Amino acid sequence: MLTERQLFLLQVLVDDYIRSAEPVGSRAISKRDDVHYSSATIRNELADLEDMGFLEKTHSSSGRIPSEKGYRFYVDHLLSPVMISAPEMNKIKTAFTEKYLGLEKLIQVTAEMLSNFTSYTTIVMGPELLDTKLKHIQIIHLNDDRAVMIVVTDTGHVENRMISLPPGINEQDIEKLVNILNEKLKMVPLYQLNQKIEQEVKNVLRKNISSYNQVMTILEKTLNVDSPDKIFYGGKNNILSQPEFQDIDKVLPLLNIFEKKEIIHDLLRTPSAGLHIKIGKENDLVAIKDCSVITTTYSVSGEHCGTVAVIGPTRMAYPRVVTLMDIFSNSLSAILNERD
Amino acid sequence: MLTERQLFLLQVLVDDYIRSAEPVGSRAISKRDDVHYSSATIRNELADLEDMGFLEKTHSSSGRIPSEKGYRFYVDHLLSPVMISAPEMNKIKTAFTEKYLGLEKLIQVTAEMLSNFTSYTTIVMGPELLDTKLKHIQIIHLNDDRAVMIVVTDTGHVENRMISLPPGINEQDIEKLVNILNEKLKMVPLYQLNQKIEQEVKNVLRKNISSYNQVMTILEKTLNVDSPDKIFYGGKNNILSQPEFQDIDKVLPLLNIFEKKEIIHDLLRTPSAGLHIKIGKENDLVAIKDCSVITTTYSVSGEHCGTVAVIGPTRMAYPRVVTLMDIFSNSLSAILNERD
DNA sequence: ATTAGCACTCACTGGTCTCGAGTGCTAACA
DNA sequence: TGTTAGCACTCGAGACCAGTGAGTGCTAAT
Repeated sequence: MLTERQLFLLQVLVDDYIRSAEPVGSRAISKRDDVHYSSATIRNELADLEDMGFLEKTHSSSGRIPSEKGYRFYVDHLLSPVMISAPEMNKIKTAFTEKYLGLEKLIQVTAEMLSNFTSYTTIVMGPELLDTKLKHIQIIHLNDDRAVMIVVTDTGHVENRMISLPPGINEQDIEKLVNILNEKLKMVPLYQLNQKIEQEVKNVLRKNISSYNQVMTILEKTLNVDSPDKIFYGGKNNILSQPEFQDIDKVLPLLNIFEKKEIIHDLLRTPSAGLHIKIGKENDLVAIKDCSVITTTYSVSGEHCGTVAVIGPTRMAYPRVVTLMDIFSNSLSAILNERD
Repeated sequence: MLTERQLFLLQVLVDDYIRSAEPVGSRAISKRDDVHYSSATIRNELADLEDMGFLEKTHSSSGRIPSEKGYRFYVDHLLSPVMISAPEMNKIKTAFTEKYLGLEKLIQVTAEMLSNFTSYTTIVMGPELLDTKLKHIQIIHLNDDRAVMIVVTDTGHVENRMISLPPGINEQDIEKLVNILNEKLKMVPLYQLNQKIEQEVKNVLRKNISSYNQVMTILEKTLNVDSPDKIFYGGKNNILSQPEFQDIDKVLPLLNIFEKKEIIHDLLRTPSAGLHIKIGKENDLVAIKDCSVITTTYSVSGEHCGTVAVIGPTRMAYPRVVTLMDIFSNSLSAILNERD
């Protein structure tokens, strides 16, 4: 459908625009060393590409910029791999040899590095907890009516929640409760917790514990692992240095959704594992209609998945970002899977 | 030194400027119902106030705005208390009756509410951990060489850290270790931990534990509670709606320091308990030379202190913010102290 | 099929003008 | 002596206008 030359020119133009953020004119293209057509020829081709919807003009006599359709075509068909320089590669490797960072610290560092390397904003969503297994439960008394409940998973994730104890609860009951819970629930995947409690724990508790009703209330409240995944940001403000975000009104909606975990959570929900690119209005959110979001997944213990995302202007350095994200998500998966 | 009338006009002018963010002219003041002087008279007075350094002009024929010295004088001598409307007051009260939120959640909610009420940005620094006491230590095995160490304080704060176990470490040794630690360190204030380990724990461990050296290394690494206090933000982007921050170049340095915990930590360090106001360049940071920072402290269990801060433009609604901060910090202290 | 040439478009820049809000100063006034 | 009316002056903001230059589309020549 597109001629070789059109493909070539489209790629050249997008590359140039990504680099310069300025509309690209026919003459600028014709002056490149690797281009041997006159500006007039290129003008004709660009006009055709515009007719087909791949390019746009900002005003009637301006150079061209890629349309969303143009970007789409570019990432689908023209994405050429890019070299990551040796020193950069080394930096990444050494960072990922720090094997004994905590899970969260590791993710945080990943987010920050990726952001530095791309100069866009990165968001990393912690691994879905649902599939992880319960390792240990503990209740620690603070005073008469307050305690803290701690849940540890097999991936080393620690959740804690404050609970209030029913007045006059039996001290031993708590101890019993903890023992029973640990016995019955050890290595149960978190998403099965409620079910398991219903099936196996309830009866045992009823038999053994005097303040049964109160205890159940606590349990249901606390073990209800609806905890939205933790979200880690890298270079939240990097994106503000991009020329398309010099206007505060463009920026505010963007920064505001960064603060809303649920929205981010939805935004990064990917249909499947692997790399996904959403360009401009392909994202449902108006706030990011001028942004592209690239997501990819990583795995822990071969299963539970988390998401790495980079968000930048639609004029994003797709080749470099895609390459980097591959490297980062693989490195992250690698180091996390080593652990088991 | 200043006449009654000058005091009055200064107050009126600052109030007006705080409200409108526009330079205030003599005529605008003279038209107010509570002012009975002609614009000419007021011009003379304003000229005098400018000579004394309390006011400034943006250009030779503009109205006046307060100088930093003017704001300083205003907050020191002219701050009149302000009414918080009944419905607002109710909102605050009901929010602070949620007694059984976790410590962190409670602080987070406080930060967000205060930010909503002021429409500036709030930062709340968690209570200093130093003075809190250790309640419980636990080490939970994840697999051969990894474990997670959990430390719970008497305030219900939970810290956890991933640790790597020396290969082939004795399982029983760990159990012994935990027991010894809990026995010896229970209710020891965190800041004394290292000292206490040195004095009392080391010897016991040496006697009882075979892989003494490795264990000590872990301990020193893990219990080194240098953990900078957690920082909670409310309405990070609220400040961007202020007219003085329409320029992205003004905003970026500000947003960037928000991401640097150490800097924020330094910024909020207050010389003493109670309320402090730092105006513009009184803050050492250039990034916030056009901002004012109001800090106040709250207490947990009557002792360990945390900090509440509001950061906004120098043209801040000081009376309202000060009043609100009093209410919030008191409410926070109240609910936290109830707990013991 | 390609390209040179040319007329045309449009954003951007810098200069000039006007308008209006505000000041400082002087002189008149209570 | 403190207050006020009046007036000339200043300056920023906005409107208007031409000139410039980068870019286009189209046509005719190669």
